[in-house]
Amino acid sequence: MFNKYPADDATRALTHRKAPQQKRSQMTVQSILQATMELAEAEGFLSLGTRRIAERAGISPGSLYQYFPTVEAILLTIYEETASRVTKKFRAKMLSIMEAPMETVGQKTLELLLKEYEANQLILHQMVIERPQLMMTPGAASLERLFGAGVRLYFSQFSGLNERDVERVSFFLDIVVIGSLRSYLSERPLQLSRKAFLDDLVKVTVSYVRSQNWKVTA
Amino acid sequence: MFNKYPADDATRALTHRKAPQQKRSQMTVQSILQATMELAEAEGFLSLGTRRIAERAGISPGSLYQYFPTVEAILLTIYEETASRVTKKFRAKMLSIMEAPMETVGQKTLELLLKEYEANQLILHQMVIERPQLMMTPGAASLERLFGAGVRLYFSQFSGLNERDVERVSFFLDIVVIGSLRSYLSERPLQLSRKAFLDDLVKVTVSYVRSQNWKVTA
Amino acid sequence: MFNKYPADDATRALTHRKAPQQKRSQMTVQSILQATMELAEAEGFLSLGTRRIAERAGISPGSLYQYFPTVEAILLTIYEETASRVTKKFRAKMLSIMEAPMETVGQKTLELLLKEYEANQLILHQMVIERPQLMMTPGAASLERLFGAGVRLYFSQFSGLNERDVERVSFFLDIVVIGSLRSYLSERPLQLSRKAFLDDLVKVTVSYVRSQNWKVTA
Amino acid sequence: MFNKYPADDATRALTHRKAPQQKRSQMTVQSILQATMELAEAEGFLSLGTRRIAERAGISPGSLYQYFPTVEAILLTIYEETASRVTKKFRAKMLSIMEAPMETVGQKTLELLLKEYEANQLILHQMVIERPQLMMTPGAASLERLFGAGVRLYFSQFSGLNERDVERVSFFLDIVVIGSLRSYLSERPLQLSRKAFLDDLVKVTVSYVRSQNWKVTA
DNA sequence: CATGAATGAGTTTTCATTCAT
DNA sequence: AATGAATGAAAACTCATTCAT
Repeated sequence: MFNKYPADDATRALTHRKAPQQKRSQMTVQSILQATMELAEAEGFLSLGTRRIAERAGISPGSLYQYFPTVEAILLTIYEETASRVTKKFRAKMLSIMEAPMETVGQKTLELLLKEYEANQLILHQMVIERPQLMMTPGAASLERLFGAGVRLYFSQFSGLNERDVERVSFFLDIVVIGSLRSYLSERPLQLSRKAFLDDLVKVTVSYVRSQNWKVTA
Repeated sequence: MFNKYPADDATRALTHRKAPQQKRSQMTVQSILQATMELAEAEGFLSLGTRRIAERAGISPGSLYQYFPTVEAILLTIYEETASRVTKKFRAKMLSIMEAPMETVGQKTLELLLKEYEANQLILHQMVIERPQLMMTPGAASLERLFGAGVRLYFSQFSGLNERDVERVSFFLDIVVIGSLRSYLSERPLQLSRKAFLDDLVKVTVSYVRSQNWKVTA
Repeated sequence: MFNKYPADDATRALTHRKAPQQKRSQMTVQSILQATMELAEAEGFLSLGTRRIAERAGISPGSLYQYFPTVEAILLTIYEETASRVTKKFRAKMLSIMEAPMETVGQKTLELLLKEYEANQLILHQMVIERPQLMMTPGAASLERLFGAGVRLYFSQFSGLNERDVERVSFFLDIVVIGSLRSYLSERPLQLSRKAFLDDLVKVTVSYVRSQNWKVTA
Repeated sequence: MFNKYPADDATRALTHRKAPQQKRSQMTVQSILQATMELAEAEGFLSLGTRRIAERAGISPGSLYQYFPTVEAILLTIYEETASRVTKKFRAKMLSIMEAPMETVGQKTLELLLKEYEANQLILHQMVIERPQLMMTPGAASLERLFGAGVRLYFSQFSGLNERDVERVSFFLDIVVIGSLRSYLSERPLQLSRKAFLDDLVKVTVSYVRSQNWKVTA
């Protein structure tokens, strides 16, 4: 797919080959991950290759293959770590302010999401764009539906809600929010300040929810 | 970036090498474009290569290079054609219903946009996802800001509007709408019907504009 | 099998990739075949590799792959050519002297066989020893049962013979003769002159046939 | 030859590096030999490698190198053990029936030989086919001339024989018998039963000897 | 103009072997 | 003695690109 002479995807697990057992090998794995990110930062994810990564990491090609069978596997490892960290943060934030007014909830969660996307732009944004197939790997703990999950979590504190409505709304918001975030990060238009974008996105999502006219009881 | 041994990007324009002036040449170019799309349909845009395209088009590698210096150039040609067609349609539609109520305008234009994205999914969606760098080519008449342009066009019929406000709103809507469309096409969630998605997107955009509380005069 | 990173045998035909159409490419193919034999002569068939063959042939690796997908394919081409030539010669010889006394027939055919094995020792003997898998390729027109076929041909001129007996005798002779030839060529014992070996082999085979006490009618 | 980066053959004896003197070491060596045979049984001798052998034997690569410098060394050890066992058996058998009629001697010794070749097919046949160079190692106590040695032993009980004739006959029989056995094991033709093959081989060899018309005195 | 043979740098991947721990 | 991490040379193979015919 991405690589020219890719290993047979079926026979090759996209994960570690063997778990590093000694200190030295832990360092090797770290150096691989770091070298990968450095290269990606400099020239994107499409031209990454095992040889260059190994070279940059200061190890031999053979060493790299002791731990990762594929460039894919390295990227997946990197992505999953970041994704799960962000997911946890997001969940925690949502749980901690769920009882605040909806405006506040929307504002805080979107703020967090945007901040994390910005802080991990290379991984969460660029990597996803340049290596879309990666996210389709079964088991890739994607962030795609993170916001929707948050919405569902939020509404779970109320009763009297039609479950299908909640589903529909969550999906719609997920699509709009994640899509907008992506577009925004891709373009970073000068005419639209970060604050303006965020405020309007909050406004739009909150007013969308309000427009559902749900009768809820805490 | 995409190719392994790409020609020096600086010295190589990403366009036709020479404009085909004879009938035979025109046919050759057509066969190249078609072969490219057929291959892309079958196996995506990432594995495309000059050799295979030439083979499928029934010409020799050397011939292909008479018309296109690069796979990118072929893809760009294909994209631009579609993009400009859709842009024209969109402009025409907007002009034809600009005077209708805002709900109608939003509904019709978004409907058209979604329909075109669906009809040209391979080019407008898949190609953009798998070859994101393509769109960054200077001069690529992207669709990215098509909706924003429509919004600006719409508001140009009113006077008394602050220009910067219009810019801000246009950009925001562009980002939300295009991002949402992309997300929707990527995911095609079962829980959210096409109609529901479209209706809600109209609702959200229109109510966003209304919330600006603009005093306008026709 | 032999190579370290062999192509998937199933998906890769062991034959020419494309038929050379121009004079130049005919020469290329010839240079590949010749370079292969030169290398094999110098260092055996086990260490052959595409890179070294190409280098010796004075062409690029890529060129080699235009005509042969594998070292195997090259060897097979070489073997088949020689095998079919020898087979033809042997058949012709047998047909031309079938009516002579059995001693003469045995002597002449074994003489021919030994001569050909000696003349093409590298291909018919060494290659078969070092690359035994090659002969198992379906369609490899092996010489393995050449002598047996000759025996059958010889007896076909008589009637009154039990077919199964003929089969048994042919197989036995094939095994003994081919096996002995191989052993002889492998060892080339000084204590046993070429002439002595040949004479005794004739004697043994003829007397084996005579001992069957077959009543035959021409 | 076989290995990619073989140690310099001159500086590296193809034997044990050090003789295992402790119990644990003995067990390690045994586990190496066994692991090698298991792998060979499963996938032949060509794809054997130190790493995989070590892994299967449950030891580290480094440990393997304490006992064997090379895969060849392991194979040679295995071969020699079997070869010397068979040689001993064969000698013993020959000595025990030397005085019986020649038909009996031929029948019994060939029977034994075939049986041993069948019982140790993997080592005596397959290994020799797939790793022919092994047998050329100086000092490899090959079975190649086992039958000839037996013939010489047999005739040593008679006097009045021309020594060079005995040599010639022994060599010839060696070549025919070993060659035939190999061919037979390679092909295992359905048209020729084991018994038929053996009987005819006895017949042929005995009658060959008889045809020498030697005047012998016990 | 078109052809297709040739190029060759560059990729992924393996595995015998060493050596610090 | 044993371990296992690291090595690095070499293999197979591809494909954008050129150029003589």
